[in-house]
Amino acid sequence: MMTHDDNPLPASLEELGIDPEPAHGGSAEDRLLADLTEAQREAVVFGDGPLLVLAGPGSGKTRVITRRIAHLVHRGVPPWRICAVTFTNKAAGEMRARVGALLGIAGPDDAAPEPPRGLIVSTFHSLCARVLRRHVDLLDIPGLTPTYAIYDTTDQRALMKRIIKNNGMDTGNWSPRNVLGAISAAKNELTDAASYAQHAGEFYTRTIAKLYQLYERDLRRANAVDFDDLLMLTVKVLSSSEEARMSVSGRFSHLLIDEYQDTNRAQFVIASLIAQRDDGRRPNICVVGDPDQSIYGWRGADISNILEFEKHYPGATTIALGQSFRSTKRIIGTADTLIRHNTQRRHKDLFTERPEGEPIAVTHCIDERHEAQIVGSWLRSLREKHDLAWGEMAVFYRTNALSRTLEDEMRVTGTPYVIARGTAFYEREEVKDVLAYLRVIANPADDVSLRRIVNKPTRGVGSTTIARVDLLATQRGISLMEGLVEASRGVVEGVSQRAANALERFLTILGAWTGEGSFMGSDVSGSLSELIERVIVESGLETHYQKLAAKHAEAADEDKVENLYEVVAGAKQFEQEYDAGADIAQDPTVDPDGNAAEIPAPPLLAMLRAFLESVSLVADADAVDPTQGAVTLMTLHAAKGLEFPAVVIVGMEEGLLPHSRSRDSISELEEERRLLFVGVTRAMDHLMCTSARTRTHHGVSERTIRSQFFDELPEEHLEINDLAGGWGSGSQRARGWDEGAAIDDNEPRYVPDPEYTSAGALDAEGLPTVGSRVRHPQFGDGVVVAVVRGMDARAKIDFGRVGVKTLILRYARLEFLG
DNA sequence: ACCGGTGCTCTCTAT
DNA sequence: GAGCACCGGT
Repeated sequence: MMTHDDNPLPASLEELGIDPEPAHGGSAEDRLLADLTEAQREAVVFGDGPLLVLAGPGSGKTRVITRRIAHLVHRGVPPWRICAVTFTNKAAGEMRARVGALLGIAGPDDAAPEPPRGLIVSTFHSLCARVLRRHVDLLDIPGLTPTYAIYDTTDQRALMKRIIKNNGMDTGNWSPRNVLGAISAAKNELTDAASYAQHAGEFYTRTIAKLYQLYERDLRRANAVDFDDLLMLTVKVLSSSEEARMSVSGRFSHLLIDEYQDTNRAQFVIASLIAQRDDGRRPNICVVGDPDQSIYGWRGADISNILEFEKHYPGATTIALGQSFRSTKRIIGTADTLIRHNTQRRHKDLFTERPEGEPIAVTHCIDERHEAQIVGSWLRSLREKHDLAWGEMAVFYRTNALSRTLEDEMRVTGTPYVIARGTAFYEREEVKDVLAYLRVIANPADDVSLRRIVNKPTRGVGSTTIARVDLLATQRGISLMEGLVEASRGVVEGVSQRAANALERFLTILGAWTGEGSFMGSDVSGSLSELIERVIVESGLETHYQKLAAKHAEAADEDKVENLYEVVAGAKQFEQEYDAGADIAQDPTVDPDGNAAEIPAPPLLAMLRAFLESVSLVADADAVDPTQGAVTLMTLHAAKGLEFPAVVIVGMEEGLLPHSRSRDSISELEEERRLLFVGVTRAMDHLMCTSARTRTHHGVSERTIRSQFFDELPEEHLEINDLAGGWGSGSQRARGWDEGAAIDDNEPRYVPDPEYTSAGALDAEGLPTVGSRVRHPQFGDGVVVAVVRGMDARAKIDFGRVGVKTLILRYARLEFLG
């Protein structure tokens, strides 16, 4: 058995390129420990065995992990035996950079210091993608090969939709979304299709079981895996193959996991399998997290992983970090008061030695546009009064839909902003098109991608032709691509000669890119970015989108052509990083002596695969970059792990935060509370929380009730501004709210937009304004509660005792009273 | 086969 | 307010 104790300890620090006694004062070890608190130091120097670090917000969690890694290396643990796992690529990148800085290994020229070679800092998903890529053949799943594609949510839905339809089922009754949700939950619990079917009793579960099995069958036919498979199949391969497990757990002697409170069952098992030791000693697993920041229960995260760590790893040491170095006393006090309302929780004292700070600005606004104005002017005032840079401010919201109004406000006022939606670029139509071509090149079995591109741009292969070929392929049990090859020869019944010719041309183009099946064979020269350029031009996508732009003359269409070339630019950058040996350094399958296994010069196909994989695993939070000098807009979920001097949390209303979907479960309500806790504790110095009295939701302007969480914040730390005219939920502290602090005269007040809320009963479009009174010949007098705009504009009207009616304005005989 | 218009439905969070 | 299915014209 190979364990690190059996290995000759390598490499003096000098050999590793690490200077053990740097010039600037003290030994390297002293320097690693110098500015740490007692508890932090304890966690950093802790020796062997399982370690749980319960780290409150801002308690120096990342610092502890990075110092601990550096300390391990100084203790003589070879860097390639250390594996650190995070949740986002950005967190992984930062951790790598910080370890590099601590160990002082200079990068090329002026580049940032690089971490020692062989040290793995990765996300769960990319670690699994690599392990799986390497060992997938050991699973012996027909159809699944190392060239597999990773299907994202959109791909999954497209596939599931077809499955449901082909089964003669109704996609309304059985929405792909819900079915996939059930399957995802099962996979997170490590329940595969076969065992799901075994335990399926009722009609509903039996149906899901059936769809699950068909879905798996089609995924394998397409040589594809979904996100959940990355984890579940890694568990499978690691637990079924000793060879696979040893390549990972035999290699690593130390495993560190960040944000452990957000791990699900699959991730828990993967961690155990990696940490497992074969010499009877306790595993060196160090997990860091905060149960109060567990916000991914809905995607299977199991808070008991962290709460019961000591049970899973007997004899584990626990260290609690409660001191915040981030937030002011008032912010910490507010967060603490809030989170104490959770009943299912392990309490830990939060405290800080930072100054008292400013009160939390609580502002109740009239509607979402007003709210956006208030937020905008608050941010501007911080810039003027406190000299904060745009990049030091962030606005958080519960749902992505809330960003629109904020964006409008930022644009109108010329405030630079970025939206932390890293995946947004790859979700654009034209970008998905290019990627679909690339995916088909890398994996011709990829059904979903092939369907997307076979007739885009249109080349005379319509839905009838595809349906014929699909039927043939299903009958013969071959892939759609193979079916297309048949059809192109003009021998498939029901496929016209015309369509066959079109297919022939399509396949010829594909063949030119792939070197006619030799697959990026030696005669296909060129780089990845050159390949992508060829694809954009030769596929006809460029011309297609150019024509579109010319036709519509809209900015959005102009951008599409540019976006195509953005993919090329992205690939160029990827090439450079890839060439820098990043892939080898990250490959966890380097042999246990730390010599990177001989890896041949990366052929184009391998690079393409790696590129597509990296694109698939981009996270929203990865897009956050404070140095851009712009206000960051993002969801509360994406905010996890970040900090900003100034933070605004908008949309604090019942149904939004806490979200309506959490209404009937205490544990879900408590997760909403933790979500707000995460938001509040991102703030270092300035914090604002807002609500709007009416909000447009699903195109309907509706009255809201302010969030119950307002009542759970400590009044003494708040500065309340009720700009919504004494609006309250009618509960708890209504009087207190109404007397809220006077409006600051410097604060621009809400200026009613005549087009939006005229003083009268109708707005410029002739639609009634919310709150205006109406008279109906039959129902009597009522108040407009909501308005639906559009072709057949409707209004929800409360007629008191008669109840709330929705009327189509075109037909309703209404008198508007103002 | 393709394209545009219309009307219906359903809206959370993410790797 | 967006995505999608359906339909009718070219």
